[in-house]
Amino acid sequence: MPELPEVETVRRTLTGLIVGKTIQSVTVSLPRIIQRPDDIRRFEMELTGHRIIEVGRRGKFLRIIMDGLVLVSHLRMEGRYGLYNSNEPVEKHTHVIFHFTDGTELRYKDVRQFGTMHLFLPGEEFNHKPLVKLGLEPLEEGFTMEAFRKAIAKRTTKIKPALLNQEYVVGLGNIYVDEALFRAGIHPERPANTLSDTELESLYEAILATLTEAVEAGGSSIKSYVNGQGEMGMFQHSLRIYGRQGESCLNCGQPVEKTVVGGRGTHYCPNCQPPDRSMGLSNPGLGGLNSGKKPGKKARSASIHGKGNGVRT
DNA sequence: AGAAGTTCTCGGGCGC
DNA sequence: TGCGCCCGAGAACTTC
Repeated sequence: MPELPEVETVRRTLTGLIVGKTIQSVTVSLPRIIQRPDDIRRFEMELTGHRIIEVGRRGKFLRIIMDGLVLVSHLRMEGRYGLYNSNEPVEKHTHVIFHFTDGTELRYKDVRQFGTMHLFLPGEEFNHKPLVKLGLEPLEEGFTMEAFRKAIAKRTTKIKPALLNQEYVVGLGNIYVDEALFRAGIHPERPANTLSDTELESLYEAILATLTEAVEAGGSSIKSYVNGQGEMGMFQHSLRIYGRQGESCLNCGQPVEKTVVGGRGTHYCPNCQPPDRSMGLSNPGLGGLNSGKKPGKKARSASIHGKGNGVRT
């Protein structure tokens, strides 16, 4: 279900709902969710008595920070958290319940049962799976054009799977990759190492803009996603390419296509995102689509001129 | 029927 | 040759 903007929205909501509460007990009804420790009983007992200090995020992972423990939680496709009173009926697909001392409880629901939870001592989580190999955090200081280029530019894989790979840049999933590639005017099947400097720069800006706008809108509610208070995100109304197959491209009017790239449903405009670069250069470009929102925070590196226009082929 | 917003694991291919 | 890296395919599960 969630990509960075949705997880960030859940993080913010959860912060207001559970920080300060103390866990009285924990009930796990689907053991496979708990990846660490191995023993479910131990998981339940370890958490007992701990107080929630803060809710953090690393990529698409939530970090529920307690006094002396950190719970790393991934929602995968359909995981959801919600705060309830203990007397409310437990809904179907509820797999983990954190009972608090004040009579409320945090419930984790997950229809497809893909979600995971790992328990660590504070700080320890960054040195182990699943966080240890994660790449650049796109809305933080370290995400510079140069760092992005280093992570992506040499890959021989197609650009879409490269962007989905959380070891390079975290937080992008199927929706926002399609959106960013559309904004940058880049075909999803272009080998990453064939992108020009100009294209890498457009892509960098597009990622930043897309994620920033989506976080401000509270994420996208495509199917079942709601934040921890049952509220829907709003960014689905701002999607420019995802889910628009058959409709006209907002930039050129040609029909939007849908194919499969790297095993994922992929939306793109064949005209605005041509499969080879020589065509792309003759295209007016999507500059207009790129603007319109406040740029991120840190200074974007240089600008888009000179080089990069040098065509070869 | 086939796909759905994710990630992990495995095996093949390539280069040193 | 052997090892390591990189990449692509398939699997995990339920619902519509």
